Amino acid sequence: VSTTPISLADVARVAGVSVAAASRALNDRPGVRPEIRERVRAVAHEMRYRPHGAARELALGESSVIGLLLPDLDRTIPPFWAWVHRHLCAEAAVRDIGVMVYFLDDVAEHLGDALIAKAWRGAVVAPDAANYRFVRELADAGFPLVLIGSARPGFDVPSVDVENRHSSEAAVRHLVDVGCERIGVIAGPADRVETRLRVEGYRDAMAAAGRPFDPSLVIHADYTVLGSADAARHLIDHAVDGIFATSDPAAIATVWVASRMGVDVPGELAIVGFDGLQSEVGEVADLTAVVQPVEALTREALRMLTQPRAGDVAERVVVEPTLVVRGTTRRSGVGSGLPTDGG
Amino acid sequence: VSTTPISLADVARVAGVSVAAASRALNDRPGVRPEIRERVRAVAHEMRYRPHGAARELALGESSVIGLLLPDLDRTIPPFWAWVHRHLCAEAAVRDIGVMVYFLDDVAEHLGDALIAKAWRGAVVAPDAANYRFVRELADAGFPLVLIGSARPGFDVPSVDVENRHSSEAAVRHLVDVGCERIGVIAGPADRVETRLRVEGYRDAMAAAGRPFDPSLVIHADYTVLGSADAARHLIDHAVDGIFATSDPAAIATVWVASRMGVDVPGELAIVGFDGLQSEVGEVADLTAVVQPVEALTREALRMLTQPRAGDVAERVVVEPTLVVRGTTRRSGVGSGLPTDGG
DNA sequence: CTGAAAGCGCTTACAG
DNA sequence: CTGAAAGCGCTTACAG
Repeated sequence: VSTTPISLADVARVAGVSVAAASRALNDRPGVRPEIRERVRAVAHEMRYRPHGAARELALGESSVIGLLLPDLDRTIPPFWAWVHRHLCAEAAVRDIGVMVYFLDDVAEHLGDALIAKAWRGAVVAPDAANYRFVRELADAGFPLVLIGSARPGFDVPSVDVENRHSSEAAVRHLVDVGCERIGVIAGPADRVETRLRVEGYRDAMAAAGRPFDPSLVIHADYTVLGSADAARHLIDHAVDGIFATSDPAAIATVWVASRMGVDVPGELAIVGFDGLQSEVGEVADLTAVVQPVEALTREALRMLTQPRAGDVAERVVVEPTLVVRGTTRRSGVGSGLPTDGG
Repeated sequence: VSTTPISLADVARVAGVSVAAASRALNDRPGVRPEIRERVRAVAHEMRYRPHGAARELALGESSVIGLLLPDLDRTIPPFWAWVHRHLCAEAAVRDIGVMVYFLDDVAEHLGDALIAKAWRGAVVAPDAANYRFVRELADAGFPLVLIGSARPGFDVPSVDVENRHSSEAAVRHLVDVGCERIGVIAGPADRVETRLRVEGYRDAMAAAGRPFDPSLVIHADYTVLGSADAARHLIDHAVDGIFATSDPAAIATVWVASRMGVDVPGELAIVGFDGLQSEVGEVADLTAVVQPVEALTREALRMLTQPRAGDVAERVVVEPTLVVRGTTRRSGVGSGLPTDGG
């Protein structure tokens, strides 16, 4: 009843070879007679040998753990980040890397500088991280950081982000194409870079369609269902027939509020979301959305972390989302005419 | 631009002391002149010294990482587990322990035995873990495991679980008290232990209220919104006026389906959920629910992991949930008469 | 191909 | 109080 009772030395002794040979055999290093290799492996398996990770890391001088620094939403993981986490874990697992999540508040409160004591190879961070002094210090100290999301001025780390402006334009154009006359937008927090870009996309689409821009139809809300619900109610009260909800929570809230208010979707109100995690009601409601390419986001982030590019300027990668048309905009007899994905 | 460029030796040299003294100074060990201690600390801070975690672990012989083994729901983290994860991280952070999440499928496919190579001190596992051979082998090998959820026969690890039966009975009794005549239940997967217990609680409450038990009002569904929506629709079609939804997804689905079908909640239909994470629509809908005491669950799990109790039989801890009454059962003029929490 | 030895960075008895 | 030394378990030049 103990964690790692048997060491490489034990295996070597039983197999009748040196620890060096045992190490080489187990790690597929050249210079071991096949017969010996097999024997060592058999013994290791038999003895249920598990290498001691810390010792290995120390000898190798390379960590096999990366961090993921997330915002804290009322003691809950925001759905989008849970989604990112899931895919990051999958990508990392393939490379035999583990992912360790820390919530920014916990780190700030409890761990402080001890963070890197964990010997991470680097960390993936959410945009919120830019607000924490200790994260900025990490960046300044040259600790490998990759941001998933829109880069902030003054927080100069490599980043991988989804294309926001044109994809938002396409989303709103889609609403126009399915016949919406009066389109409102539930925008994210006003201080976010991606909020500005998505609203610009909305303006672009409106302009291209020859529609007037009405500022009263752009409502800012935080990234919560509760906060967005008020915005949705407001827009519906102001007689919109199309809503571009620029986040998952906003889309969920819109779908829900419409349902509660007895507004027919997509008949009286068409809805396009952003992010595209089909969680909870979004799934049942069959939500049309600009879907983030999470696999690409996490794959790139991991690549940038493990193979940092040399150079003065932080690498910026932009990946393209996909407009997935589903039930909330599927009006019979109206074609979108867009390069979309039928879902 | 490097991760941990400076070592304890560097700090010691600059401070003009031995590494031993430096180590003692930094770790609050006795036997260091206060003046020296201060000097070392100042130098360490100045030089931005960060201890090398792996080296520390190796020397100490104790890991500061625990694992969390979760089920994989279509590349998404089930909300309840995201919630548990969040609190486990918070509890662990206080003790300077990190939490590493692995998804059972990833481990099974990619990592295999390499898992413990990470030198975890132990792992918290979800009930689904019992289905994986490698987890059972870990348990047999004496690797510290703690299950959050209902213990399964044949998977004999320490566990901490919420009380299921009586709390379910209280939930259904509450529906009776607010005037429900015909109460249905959306039960979880039939092979789950907690499903059986929660359904038994339902039967107990029905019997106590002198109501007949109608098996056709007990519908099993998996723990997804989509799967539960069918169950909710079925029950509403069969004229129930109260639904005990035994999981968050089931509650969300019920609230949603009721809204879509134009059923007034709580007027025509009262709803009680289970788990109690107020995410997404549950929050907006103001859901009454049996709320799991996640802080207690994670605190106990961590305690059991870090201070395993000696003895032959695996420790089993049961914590009490709270029935939180909110909007989906709040009918005017009807008192519940129960020891509840007003939210 | 094989093994003895040094070293990864840290901690802790063990002598001064 | 303080430091030289050994050791945690593993890997990798370095000699045989």
